[in-house]
Amino acid sequence: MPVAKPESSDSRVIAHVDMDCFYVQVEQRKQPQLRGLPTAVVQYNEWKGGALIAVSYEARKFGVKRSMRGEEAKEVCPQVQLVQVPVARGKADLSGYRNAGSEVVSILARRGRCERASIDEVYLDLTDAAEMMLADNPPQGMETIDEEALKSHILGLNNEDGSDVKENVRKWIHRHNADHRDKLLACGILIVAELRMQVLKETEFTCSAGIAHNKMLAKLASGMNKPAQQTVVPFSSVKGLLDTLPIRKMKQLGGKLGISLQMDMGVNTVGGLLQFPEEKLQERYGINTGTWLWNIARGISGEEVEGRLLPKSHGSGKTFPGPRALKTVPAVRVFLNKKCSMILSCHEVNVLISFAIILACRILCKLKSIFWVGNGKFSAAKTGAEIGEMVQHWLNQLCEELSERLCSDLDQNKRIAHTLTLHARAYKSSDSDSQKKFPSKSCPLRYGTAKIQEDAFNLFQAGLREYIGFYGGKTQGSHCSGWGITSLSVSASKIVPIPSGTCSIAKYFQGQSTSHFSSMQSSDNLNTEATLSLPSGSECYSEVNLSEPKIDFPKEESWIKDTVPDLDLQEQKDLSSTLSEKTQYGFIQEDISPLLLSGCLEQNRSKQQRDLTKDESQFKSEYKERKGKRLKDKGTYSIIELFKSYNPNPSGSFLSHEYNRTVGGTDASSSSYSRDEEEGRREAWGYNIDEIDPSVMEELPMEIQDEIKAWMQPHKRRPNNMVKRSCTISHYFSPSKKS
DNA sequence: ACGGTTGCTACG
DNA sequence: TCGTAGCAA
Repeated sequence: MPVAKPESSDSRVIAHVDMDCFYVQVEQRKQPQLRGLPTAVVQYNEWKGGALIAVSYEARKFGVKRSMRGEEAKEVCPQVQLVQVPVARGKADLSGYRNAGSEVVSILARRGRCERASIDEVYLDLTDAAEMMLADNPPQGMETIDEEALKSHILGLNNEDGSDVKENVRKWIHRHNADHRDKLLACGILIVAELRMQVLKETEFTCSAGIAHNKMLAKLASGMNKPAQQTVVPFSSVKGLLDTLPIRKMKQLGGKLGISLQMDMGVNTVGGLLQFPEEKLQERYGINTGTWLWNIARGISGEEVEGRLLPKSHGSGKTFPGPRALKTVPAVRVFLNKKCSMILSCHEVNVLISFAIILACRILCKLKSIFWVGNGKFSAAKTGAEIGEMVQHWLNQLCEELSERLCSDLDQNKRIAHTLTLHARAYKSSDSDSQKKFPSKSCPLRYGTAKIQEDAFNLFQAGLREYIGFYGGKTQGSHCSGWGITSLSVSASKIVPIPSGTCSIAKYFQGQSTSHFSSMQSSDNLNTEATLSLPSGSECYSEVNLSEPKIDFPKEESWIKDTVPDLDLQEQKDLSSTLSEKTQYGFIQEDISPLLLSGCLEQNRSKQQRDLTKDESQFKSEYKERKGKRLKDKGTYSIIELFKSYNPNPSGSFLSHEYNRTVGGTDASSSSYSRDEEEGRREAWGYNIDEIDPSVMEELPMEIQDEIKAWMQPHKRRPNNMVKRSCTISHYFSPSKKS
């Protein structure tokens, strides 16, 4: 899995910066009274007070460790302050930490190429900055060296007892007889010290750093002296470092591969690998891994610092460990009964409403299943539906979070994601092979919370069908009693920047490919089109908050407003989904669509008449016509004009065909409706309270009954689409669906 | 070559 | 632990 790359230069200056117990620092900044106290962040988990995921250095002194339970931590350190990870939508919410990480990145990116390696780590390529410093104002000639820099640890530097450590560092930095590489590292020391001070000043966070000639060594070094210190690996001390370094400490070797090296090869230190010829390692571990191992034994790692300030994907997930698995009837009833009593003892309106929704769903499903069972076909439908209901509830929560994050990304970074993926884990007790994998499924990502929810659930169904079908039998009925879901997650990937002006957009519509597009992430070009119609300055990408210094993004916020002054919000949604659907596999590029989308960007909302009569082919031919016209106009034609004059009926036929193929042959009617069909269904789901079996209703506490009744009122506005969702669910589990 | 899917790894 | 991420096969 690791892969070797040749070292581009052996005198790069690479830094790895790692925040100290990051989540703790974020919480301490929020609650300054916690500063200096032994503190730990726990992920809430009714069980034993949750598990610790970050521990302050004060707490570590008392023996508090990560992966202790809250209770355990209290035992070894009764005064430890436990702070919970925030919870939203019933799950851990890490957005506060993510945002704090972004603050840090935007500071660290100031002096060179910066790669966001995780929520709290970055790599920096400071080669250019160091070379520049060496040319202009080399540390050898400096009179004073920054205090923070003097506190650096320099591996291999002789610190005889009694000698002044700082003085030794000062001497090392000032050395005139050093080779070029060491001089560059000396510059790196100063630059990183400055950056770390900037981070502290602007964010109140401390961090540690490693400075070396490549990423691997920098990463190794950053962890050697924590917290709030930096460590340098001069070229000359690499061998000594690796010779004694336990092999499992090396990144990538902390798992199975490292175990195998110890067990199968008898290697216990990284230097121990030196005894094996490259071919031997390749034989045993494959070409790539073998070469990689051979290289790291010698301190060689050619990996480049990527120049990426933003994550490549977003995900939202939740696990349902053991007894809390989403499973069949009895547990569901227990769950619901518990919730009912919770509701009765809890006056919080939100909770009340959300569980009322669950219950409403359940009743609807129950109605359905009674009906199905009444037809004498699949009594199992009910069971499935109840699991599905739980799955749907959680998927809705997860998708809501994901959608929110996608909107922020679009808003702040002008990026759109193209792929939605669903992962789940399931067990089947009936099978000996109960750990069989629930397959991941993905599909094109459509923006809008409801759409993501719908698509995610369809993906789940596709996966479930495979899971059950494969290892179960022909009928769900005989096999659905012993299975459950132990984790669910949704993620969005293939995130690419959107162009920032009409020119770039125009370029799309001229049939430029997405790959062309994605290649620009590193900021160059796109400028072939810059002359089209906008002032040159606006023709670039940006990651707005986190942009590289050179890139700026004038007036981005106003672009939509300026160009789309009079599309109603809903219209824009319709329009964008239509476009996206029609163009996904067809005649124009899709990437424009989410731009228009969206409750993400506040927009004017004046009304405009729409022409819903045009069908797809009309749209297509007219589009071509206009495209030709626009081309003649050399870009002065606003693409938006094109849309405005024309708003085709968003019949989803094109998409649904393709889509259903993607998710594994779901019946077209279940995954994508035309507008008319959908309206029809909504109508059908305007349940009358009288339709509910009284016995079902009576099961519920009075309060809940009232709540449900309110929900059932036809034409009353439902706060979300949960009820409609349950229609989908019933569809899947309904016997008629299967035939 | 490319995209969907899986497995491994890391970390707060 | 759990919730995220990234990468390589």
